[in-house]
Amino acid sequence: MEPKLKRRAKVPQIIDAALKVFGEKGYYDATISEIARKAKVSEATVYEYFGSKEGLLFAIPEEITRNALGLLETLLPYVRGAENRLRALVHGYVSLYRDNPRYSSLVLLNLKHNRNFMDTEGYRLVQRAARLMLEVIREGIESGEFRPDLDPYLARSMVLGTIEHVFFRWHLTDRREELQDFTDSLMEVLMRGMRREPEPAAVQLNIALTPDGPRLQGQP
Amino acid sequence: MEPKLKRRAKVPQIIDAALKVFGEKGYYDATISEIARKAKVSEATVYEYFGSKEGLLFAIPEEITRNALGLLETLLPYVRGAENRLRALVHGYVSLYRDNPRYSSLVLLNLKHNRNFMDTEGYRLVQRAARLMLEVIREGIESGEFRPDLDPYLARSMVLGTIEHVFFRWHLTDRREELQDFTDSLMEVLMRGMRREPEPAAVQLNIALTPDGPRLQGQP
Amino acid sequence: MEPKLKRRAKVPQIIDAALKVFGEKGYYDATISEIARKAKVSEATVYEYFGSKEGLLFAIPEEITRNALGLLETLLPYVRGAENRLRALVHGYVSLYRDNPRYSSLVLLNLKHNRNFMDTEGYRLVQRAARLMLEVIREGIESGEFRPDLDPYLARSMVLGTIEHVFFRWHLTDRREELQDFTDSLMEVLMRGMRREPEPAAVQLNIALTPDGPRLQGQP
Amino acid sequence: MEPKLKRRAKVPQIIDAALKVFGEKGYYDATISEIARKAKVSEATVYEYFGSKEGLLFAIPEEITRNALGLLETLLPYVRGAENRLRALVHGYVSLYRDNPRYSSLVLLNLKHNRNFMDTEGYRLVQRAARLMLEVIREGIESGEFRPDLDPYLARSMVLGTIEHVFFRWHLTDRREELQDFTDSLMEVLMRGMRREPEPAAVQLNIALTPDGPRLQGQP
DNA sequence: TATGAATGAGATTTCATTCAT
DNA sequence: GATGAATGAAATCTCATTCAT
Repeated sequence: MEPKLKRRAKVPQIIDAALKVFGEKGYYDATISEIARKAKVSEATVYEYFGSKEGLLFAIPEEITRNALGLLETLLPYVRGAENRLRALVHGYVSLYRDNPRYSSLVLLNLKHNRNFMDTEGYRLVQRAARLMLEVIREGIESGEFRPDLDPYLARSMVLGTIEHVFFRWHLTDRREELQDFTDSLMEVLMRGMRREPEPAAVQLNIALTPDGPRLQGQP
Repeated sequence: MEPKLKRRAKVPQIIDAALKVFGEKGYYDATISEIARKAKVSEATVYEYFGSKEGLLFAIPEEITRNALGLLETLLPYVRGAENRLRALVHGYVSLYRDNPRYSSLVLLNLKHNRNFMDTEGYRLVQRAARLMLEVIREGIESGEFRPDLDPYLARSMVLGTIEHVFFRWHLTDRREELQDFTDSLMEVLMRGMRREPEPAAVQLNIALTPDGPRLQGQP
Repeated sequence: MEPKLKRRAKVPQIIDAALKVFGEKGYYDATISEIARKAKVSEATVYEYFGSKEGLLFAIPEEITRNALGLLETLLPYVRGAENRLRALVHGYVSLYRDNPRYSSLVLLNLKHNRNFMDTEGYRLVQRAARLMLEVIREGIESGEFRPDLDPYLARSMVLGTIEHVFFRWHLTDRREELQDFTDSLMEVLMRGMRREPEPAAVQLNIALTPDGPRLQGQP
Repeated sequence: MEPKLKRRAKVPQIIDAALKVFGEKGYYDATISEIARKAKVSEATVYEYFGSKEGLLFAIPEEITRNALGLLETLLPYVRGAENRLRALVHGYVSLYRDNPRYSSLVLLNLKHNRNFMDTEGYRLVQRAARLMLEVIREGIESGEFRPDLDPYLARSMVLGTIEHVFFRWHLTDRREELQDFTDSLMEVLMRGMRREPEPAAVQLNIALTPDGPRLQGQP
């Protein structure tokens, strides 16, 4: 039984308990005491590993975000076209938030608003994901897929804001209903709004006069 | 000096101080003591008027939201067309949030996430505004202005989520830059996404064969 | 019942309790809880007045030292001669320490060694008293009362060191015996050591034999 | 590598680290954890050897005092005269404290005031040294070298108090200046104060007028 | 012998809140 | 109506200390 293994063994327990308690009570009303009890360790052990209550809070998003980001960055190079890349990102967020409801609840209800979170490794990962999306949007504009006058920051805010708003409502209503994947509906509206419009549908007429009368072929 | 007048004079003082302190420190790190000091009243007076710290927090949005909502409900009947009505709503939110930065900061960073806020008169007003938007969207769908397969909840989340996301970033970055009115840019993308597409541009050809040869008239 | 009076009323209670508890257990093993219990106030009240445990500790010497110093500075101008002035100072220390045993115990066992005490108003008063003694010694050297090669710092260390050592032993042995005023014994040894020696008492005899008989004139 | 040797190797390491950390932070603010880190052993090892934090503190003076005392007791029989013997003791203290500044700092700032120290082997050694000095003073009184009305306890307090006061100041000011050996200056003042005065140089004149003229006999 | 890991046991400190005046 | 004064009730955090390996 290697000590390093034993050590690592308690971390997930604690993180898990913290996720539950922070999620239920909110960061401020949660107590280390309850988290420790739920994790079946002593309070001192929590401090041994995480240093402080805030340290524990901030430790949570790190791994999850790192994994999700890794997945995205592995996947994205294989996706062609700004629209498809954006869809992949949206899908990534949506499935991450839906498959880890406790985590998304924590992020949306407790973490985002903590100013100290901004000095955190976890926050840097979150930022990297957001920047990834910004770049995809910019690529789309440059490549001509997206409208040239699109404000990329606003576009990103539309994507992220919508996702967060939907999940926020889901959590506020205690997730009574199954949340269906709204990636497609969202992308549908978004892309109609962002896509460069095709050239005004030039109609080409080929008319050949024959003895039988005119023959028309129209192609929109 | 009539007592009623004196009383009335302290409430805005306290609310104002609370807005500042809650905004700077966040709800939990703010103290009644500091608010009272800033409002130049005793702590006990704060309790006299607002009953509790949370009561003070919840008292803040009530008046502001009530006023804003009143304005919208007065204005809206005079606006025709779902798109215009939606634009009016968006503009209402954006200007409310922009002209009252401390208030929007409080709402986005402290109030939204407080579960007890949901049992509040202020929250009911907020909800009413949100429902107003939902109805406008539904009207648009019914009237054929908006796409029939549009999910009105998703659409509303797009509108509100975007607005909140933009303001949230603005506050997080300490509002270093002037925030410009993004109502139009947002509406532009949104409406392209939501508007019912015109009938496939049927091309009608009137062809009259004359001795001189065919004469074509195309009308899109 | 003026509030200011009520307020002041608790301070001596707390100081008194602190003096007892700090004296019995030492600063570190004393607890605010016990002090509060003994003073019949809540722990929070202690913090209301003194801000912190250390603040409470440091508040104690201030008044006592201030009073003692005031007395000395009032008295000293009326005492002539470096030796008498020094004796007055020694007596001042000895009687202060003997008449306030709890205070001297606190100073010698807990306060002196606290490095933070050096940033304190109380410490500055203590310093002022020590500087007073240094000046008296210097005056004595300059006036020729004390030996010219006396190191004033060493002399002061002898005075203060002796006083502190005697009281320290007294406190360590739980003050089993009445401590008698050792001012005179100490001054006796000190002054013999510090006083300028009189000129070697040369006796000069002038004897003139006259018809009337011898006439003696002795000049020391 | 014999275990006994290894063991012996760790004890000085730990003592050394303890001396540093206790000296810098004071006993209470020092932590076993830091000492162990500095000594490059585990905390548990410290407990293996010293049993408790206090045990570690008390272990420090033992060896040093034992050595110093041994030296004094070897040397003293060869020194003649109370004054010289006292001087030897003073010099012993001064050089011990000056050559082991960390040790003297620990003794003066942390050890002396610890009531439990009095139940310690180390304290007994310290006491023995103090008693040695008392005896030398008594011898001096009995032999007529010192004044017969000298209070030997007070005299010892003067010696020890002065030494401690000088070193205390030296440590409080962070030993900014080299401390010079003040043994001689101290002994000078002390001995003048303590030495028995020679018989009052009474000058007795017997003058007999004779026919031959006056006859003078002076006896000092 | 040596230690990594875990914790028991409190102490300080902070505030929201109350109440007599 | 207004407040100065007092406090109840916790919560975070820290270490000395233990023990299985």
